[in-house]
Amino acid sequence: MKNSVRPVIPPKTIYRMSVYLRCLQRLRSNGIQTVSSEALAGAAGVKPTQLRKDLTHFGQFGTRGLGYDVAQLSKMISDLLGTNRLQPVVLIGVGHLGTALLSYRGFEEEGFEIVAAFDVDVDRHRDKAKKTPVFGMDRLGRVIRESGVRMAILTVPASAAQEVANALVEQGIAGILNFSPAMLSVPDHVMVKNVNLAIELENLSYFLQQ
Amino acid sequence: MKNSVRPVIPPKTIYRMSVYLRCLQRLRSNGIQTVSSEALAGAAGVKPTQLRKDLTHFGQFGTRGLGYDVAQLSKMISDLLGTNRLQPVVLIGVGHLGTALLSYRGFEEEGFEIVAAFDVDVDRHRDKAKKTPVFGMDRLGRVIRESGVRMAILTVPASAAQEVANALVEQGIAGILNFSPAMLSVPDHVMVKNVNLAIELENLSYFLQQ
DNA sequence: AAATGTGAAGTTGTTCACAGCT
DNA sequence: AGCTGTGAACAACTTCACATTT
Repeated sequence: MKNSVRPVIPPKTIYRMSVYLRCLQRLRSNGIQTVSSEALAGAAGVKPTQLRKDLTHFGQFGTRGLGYDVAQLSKMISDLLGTNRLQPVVLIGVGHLGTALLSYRGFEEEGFEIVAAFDVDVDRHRDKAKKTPVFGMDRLGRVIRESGVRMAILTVPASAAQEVANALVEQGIAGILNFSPAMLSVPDHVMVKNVNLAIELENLSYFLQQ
Repeated sequence: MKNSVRPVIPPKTIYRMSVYLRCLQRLRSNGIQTVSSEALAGAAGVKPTQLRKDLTHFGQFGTRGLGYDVAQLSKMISDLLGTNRLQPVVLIGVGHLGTALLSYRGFEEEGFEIVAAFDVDVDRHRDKAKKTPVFGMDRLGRVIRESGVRMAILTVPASAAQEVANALVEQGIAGILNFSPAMLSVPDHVMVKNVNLAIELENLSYFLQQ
């Protein structure tokens, strides 16, 4: 017997909700108030029925004969994704990629704030006067606990990735955005998203070969 | 009537082939010569049957009762993905992220070489003596044609993304790794892979909420 | 005995077709 | 008339179960 759970949403639907949100934000900044599933789906690169099906997982938001209210739908999605409030994140590994992500404006615009960075070498890449503090790995646990951070961006070399992941999990991190080429093994309650740039290029490469 | 085509391989299979290849490379550098589907699948984070099914798309490579030859399987996959030869790539947009990717060692290790970078401002971020030349956008067509590049990494702001994509397509680029938050519209024969860091974080954020 | 290769079954995700509002 | 919401059909992908090979 199942007890009442909030219905399980397909991960792909969640991904597309983020895409829809960006399209809606652009529509809104262009002063558009109402949008049809056809127009919004077009902007997001999906079929209209897919968009409507995705939305039904969360309720009914449209007006038949008219379409969707841009502002209302934006609000629904950002509530859903938790983007309405600023979310703290930590970053581990202040190498090339880590440094780039620290200077990347995109995160803040989308509701994420990198509150602290960590590296084995505290003085690494500190050339520019950056506001994000860089700590040694020994302070990891303390900072995470005190700031209540739940997500980490992992930009350490593959050789260090699993070890750092273990430390993160131990300190209560529940989500890891993993840029290292290593496959992490973590407990079930921890979620890992892998972003592997070399694999993405390899994939492109395959499909171009034909 | 269909004329004989090479069988269409599921995109997800191709993605996993890249993952398998990395696992095999690690096994090989550890001196391991033979691996079972169970062990390799474990390292790649998939089920053994999935691995075996993936491989059957390309042929039979294992020995029953024994497993797979690590070197042979590595070779098969890198031939397949086109990673056996060095692939030239161009990068457009030498901002924070673009600069980071230019300094990122990972690509070369995986068989990709960024042969040239482009930006509206040629002198941007040229502080360190980097070997990759940075050109103005006016040289885009010429460099692409002369170097025979087929893939581009796009790290320009969203506002410029579509315009640059159009130029790339016009110059014969067939694959784009798009880091900008913009959804690109391109002809059917051009393949776009989106890597949107904010969306990945948003996704994590949703699944942590429960 | 051990492990692969694969048809069949199962599961998940997408699209269709149309009923139902406004 | 126009456009959403949704059950049903369809397609894609994953897992199972087991025959097959070394």
